[in-house]
Amino acid sequence: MIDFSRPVVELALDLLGATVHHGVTSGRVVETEAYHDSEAACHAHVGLTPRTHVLFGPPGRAYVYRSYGVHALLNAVAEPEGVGAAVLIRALEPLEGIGAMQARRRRDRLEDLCSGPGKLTQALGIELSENDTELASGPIRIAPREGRDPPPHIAGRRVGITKAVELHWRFCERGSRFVSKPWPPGVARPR
DNA sequence: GTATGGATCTTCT
DNA sequence: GAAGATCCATACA
Repeated sequence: MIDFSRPVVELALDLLGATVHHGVTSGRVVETEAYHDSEAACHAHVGLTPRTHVLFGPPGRAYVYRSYGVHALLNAVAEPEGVGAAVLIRALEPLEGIGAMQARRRRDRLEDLCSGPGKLTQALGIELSENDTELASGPIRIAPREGRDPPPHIAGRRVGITKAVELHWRFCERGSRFVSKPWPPGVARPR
Protein backbone atom coordinates (compact mmCIF):
# COMPACT_ATOMS: atom_id res chain seq x y z
CA MET A 1 0.00 0.00 0.00
CA ILE A 2 1.05 3.57 -0.58
CA ASP A 3 1.32 5.68 2.57
CA PHE A 4 -0.41 8.89 1.47
CA SER A 5 0.08 10.49 4.88
CA ARG A 6 3.81 10.91 4.24
CA PRO A 7 5.39 14.33 3.62
CA VAL A 8 4.17 15.49 0.23
CA VAL A 9 7.59 15.65 -1.44
CA GLU A 10 8.32 12.08 -0.38
CA LEU A 11 4.93 11.00 -1.68
CA ALA A 12 5.61 12.71 -5.03
CA LEU A 13 8.71 10.52 -5.38
CA ASP A 14 6.82 7.47 -4.15
CA LEU A 15 4.23 7.89 -6.89
CA LEU A 16 6.83 7.80 -9.68
CA GLY A 17 6.43 4.36 -11.21
CA ALA A 18 3.06 3.72 -9.54
CA THR A 19 0.09 2.78 -11.71
CA VAL A 20 -3.14 4.78 -12.02
CA HIS A 21 -6.23 2.77 -12.95
CA HIS A 22 -9.59 4.16 -14.09
CA GLY A 23 -12.10 1.92 -15.82
CA VAL A 24 -10.40 -0.09 -18.54
CA THR A 25 -7.49 2.33 -18.73
CA SER A 26 -4.27 2.51 -16.76
CA GLY A 27 -0.92 4.23 -16.93
CA ARG A 28 2.41 4.37 -15.17
CA VAL A 29 3.22 7.64 -13.39
CA VAL A 30 6.28 9.29 -14.94
CA GLU A 31 5.88 12.90 -13.72
CA THR A 32 4.60 14.45 -10.47
CA GLU A 33 4.60 17.76 -8.63
CA ALA A 34 4.25 18.41 -4.90
CA TYR A 35 2.08 21.19 -3.43
CA HIS A 36 1.89 22.20 0.24
CA ASP A 37 -0.12 24.87 2.05
CA SER A 38 3.10 26.43 3.35
CA GLU A 39 3.96 27.74 -0.14
CA ALA A 40 2.02 30.18 -2.28
CA ALA A 41 1.56 28.05 -5.40
CA CYS A 42 -0.68 25.62 -3.54
CA HIS A 43 -4.44 26.14 -3.66
CA ALA A 44 -4.52 25.36 0.06
CA HIS A 45 -2.26 28.33 0.79
CA VAL A 46 -5.35 30.55 1.15
CA GLY A 47 -6.67 28.34 3.92
CA LEU A 48 -9.79 26.27 4.28
CA THR A 49 -12.47 27.11 1.68
CA PRO A 50 -15.16 25.05 -0.07
CA ARG A 51 -12.63 24.44 -2.83
CA THR A 52 -9.68 23.47 -0.64
CA HIS A 53 -11.38 21.39 2.04
CA VAL A 54 -10.44 18.20 0.18
CA LEU A 55 -6.76 19.17 0.38
CA PHE A 56 -7.03 19.52 4.15
CA GLY A 57 -8.99 16.29 4.49
CA PRO A 58 -7.69 12.78 5.08
CA PRO A 59 -4.82 11.57 2.86
CA GLY A 60 -5.38 9.07 0.07
CA ARG A 61 -8.27 10.85 -1.61
CA ALA A 62 -8.41 12.35 -5.09
CA TYR A 63 -8.47 16.13 -5.49
CA VAL A 64 -9.86 16.81 -8.97
CA TYR A 65 -10.44 20.41 -10.03
CA ARG A 66 -11.01 22.40 -13.19
CA SER A 67 -8.06 24.27 -14.64
CA TYR A 68 -8.39 27.25 -16.98
CA GLY A 69 -12.08 26.50 -17.31
CA VAL A 70 -11.34 23.57 -19.57
CA HIS A 71 -9.36 20.72 -18.06
CA ALA A 72 -9.66 18.44 -15.04
CA LEU A 73 -6.45 17.95 -13.06
CA LEU A 74 -5.82 14.93 -10.82
CA ASN A 75 -4.06 15.14 -7.45
CA ALA A 76 -3.50 12.69 -4.60
CA VAL A 77 -4.11 14.27 -1.19
CA ALA A 78 -1.08 13.87 1.09
CA GLU A 79 -0.02 14.42 4.69
CA PRO A 80 -2.21 13.98 7.76
CA GLU A 81 -5.70 15.48 7.96
CA GLY A 82 -5.46 19.17 8.74
CA VAL A 83 -2.48 19.76 6.45
CA GLY A 84 -3.32 21.02 2.94
CA ALA A 85 -1.06 19.12 0.57
CA ALA A 86 -1.31 17.04 -2.58
CA VAL A 87 0.69 15.51 -5.41
CA LEU A 88 -0.30 16.59 -8.91
CA ILE A 89 -0.09 13.73 -11.41
CA ARG A 90 1.38 15.41 -14.50
CA ALA A 91 2.05 12.58 -16.94
CA LEU A 92 1.55 8.86 -17.45
CA GLU A 93 2.98 6.19 -19.69
CA PRO A 94 -0.10 4.52 -21.24
CA LEU A 95 -0.43 0.83 -20.31
CA GLU A 96 -3.97 -0.56 -20.66
CA GLY A 97 -7.02 0.62 -22.58
CA ILE A 98 -4.94 2.44 -25.15
CA GLY A 99 -7.72 2.22 -27.72
CA ALA A 100 -10.10 3.97 -25.34
CA MET A 101 -7.49 6.64 -24.64
CA GLN A 102 -6.93 7.23 -28.34
CA ALA A 103 -10.66 7.59 -28.91
CA ARG A 104 -11.12 10.05 -26.01
CA ARG A 105 -8.05 12.07 -26.97
CA ARG A 106 -8.57 11.86 -30.73
CA ARG A 107 -4.87 11.26 -31.04
CA ASP A 108 -3.02 8.09 -32.06
CA ARG A 109 0.56 8.63 -30.90
CA LEU A 110 1.18 7.17 -27.45
CA GLU A 111 3.21 10.25 -26.51
CA ASP A 112 0.14 12.45 -27.09
CA LEU A 113 -2.23 10.53 -24.83
CA CYS A 114 -1.13 11.30 -21.25
CA SER A 115 1.79 13.76 -21.55
CA GLY A 116 0.19 16.51 -19.48
CA PRO A 117 -2.10 16.86 -16.46
CA GLY A 118 -5.15 17.82 -18.54
CA LYS A 119 -4.42 15.19 -21.16
CA LEU A 120 -4.24 12.25 -18.79
CA THR A 121 -7.57 12.99 -17.16
CA GLN A 122 -9.16 13.18 -20.59
CA ALA A 123 -7.46 9.95 -21.70
CA LEU A 124 -8.52 8.04 -18.58
CA GLY A 125 -11.99 9.60 -18.52
CA ILE A 126 -11.55 11.15 -15.05
CA GLU A 127 -14.18 13.78 -14.25
CA LEU A 128 -14.76 16.50 -11.67
CA SER A 129 -17.47 14.40 -10.02
CA GLU A 130 -14.69 12.10 -8.80
CA ASN A 131 -13.27 14.82 -6.59
CA ASP A 132 -12.95 13.66 -2.95
CA THR A 133 -13.18 9.93 -3.77
CA GLU A 134 -10.98 7.32 -2.07
CA LEU A 135 -7.94 6.23 -4.04
CA ALA A 136 -7.95 2.85 -2.30
CA SER A 137 -11.56 1.92 -3.02
CA GLY A 138 -13.04 4.50 -5.39
CA PRO A 139 -13.20 4.78 -9.18
CA ILE A 140 -9.63 6.05 -9.42
CA ARG A 141 -7.05 3.65 -8.01
CA ILE A 142 -3.31 4.02 -7.58
CA ALA A 143 -1.23 0.86 -7.18
CA PRO A 144 2.29 1.04 -5.78
CA ARG A 145 5.24 0.38 -8.06
CA GLU A 146 7.26 -2.80 -7.93
CA GLY A 147 10.39 -2.34 -5.90
CA ARG A 148 11.27 -0.17 -2.97
CA ASP A 149 13.21 2.70 -4.53
CA PRO A 150 11.95 5.35 -6.95
CA PRO A 151 13.09 4.98 -10.58
CA PRO A 152 15.91 7.27 -11.76
CA HIS A 153 14.46 10.77 -11.88
CA ILE A 154 15.13 14.47 -12.31
CA ALA A 155 13.90 17.20 -9.94
CA GLY A 156 13.14 20.64 -11.37
CA ARG A 157 10.91 23.69 -11.19
CA ARG A 158 7.17 23.21 -11.32
CA VAL A 159 5.32 24.12 -14.50
CA GLY A 160 2.66 26.74 -15.13
CA ILE A 161 2.88 28.61 -11.83
CA THR A 162 4.06 32.12 -10.94
CA LYS A 163 4.55 31.76 -7.18
CA ALA A 164 7.15 29.76 -5.26
CA VAL A 165 8.85 28.91 -8.55
CA GLU A 166 12.16 28.41 -6.75
CA LEU A 167 11.08 25.11 -5.22
CA HIS A 168 12.27 22.07 -7.17
CA TRP A 169 9.21 19.99 -6.46
CA ARG A 170 8.66 18.53 -9.92
CA PHE A 171 9.85 15.00 -10.49
CA CYS A 172 10.26 13.33 -13.88
CA GLU A 173 11.33 9.81 -14.62
CA ARG A 174 14.70 10.07 -16.32
CA GLY A 175 14.60 9.20 -19.98
CA SER A 176 10.82 8.82 -20.29
CA ARG A 177 9.28 9.83 -23.64
CA PHE A 178 5.94 10.36 -21.92
CA VAL A 179 6.65 13.37 -19.68
CA SER A 180 5.01 16.73 -20.39
CA LYS A 181 6.85 19.75 -21.66
CA PRO A 182 8.46 22.21 -21.47
CA TRP A 183 11.39 20.98 -19.48
CA PRO A 184 12.59 23.23 -16.69
CA PRO A 185 15.54 25.47 -17.53
CA GLY A 186 18.91 23.86 -17.17
CA VAL A 187 17.70 20.29 -17.47
CA ALA A 188 18.66 18.45 -20.62
CA ARG A 189 15.77 16.76 -22.35
CA PRO A 190 16.18 12.99 -22.44
CA ARG A 191 15.46 11.11 -25.66
C1' DG B 1 10.78 24.90 -35.43
C1' DT B 2 8.82 28.86 -31.93
C1' DA B 3 5.02 32.27 -30.71
C1' DT B 4 0.48 33.71 -29.71
C1' DG B 5 -4.28 33.73 -28.40
C1' DG B 6 -8.85 31.47 -27.55
C1' DA B 7 -11.74 28.28 -25.02
C1' DT B 8 -14.40 28.38 -20.63
C1' DC B 9 -15.36 28.02 -15.37
C1' DT B 10 -14.38 28.25 -10.42
C1' DT B 11 -12.70 31.05 -6.95
C1' DC B 12 -11.81 35.09 -4.76
C1' DT B 13 -11.50 40.52 -4.90
C1' DG C 1 -13.64 41.64 -12.91
C1' DA C 2 -9.36 39.03 -12.97
C1' DA C 3 -6.45 35.11 -12.55
C1' DG C 4 -5.41 30.47 -13.02
C1' DA C 5 -1.11 23.73 -11.31
C1' DT C 6 -3.67 23.81 -19.68
C1' DC C 7 -4.12 22.42 -24.37
C1' DC C 8 -4.52 23.20 -29.16
C1' DA C 9 -4.98 25.56 -33.60
C1' DT C 10 -3.02 28.87 -36.19
C1' DA C 11 0.51 32.05 -37.74
C1' DC C 12 4.95 32.91 -38.89
C1' DA C 13 10.37 31.87 -39.34
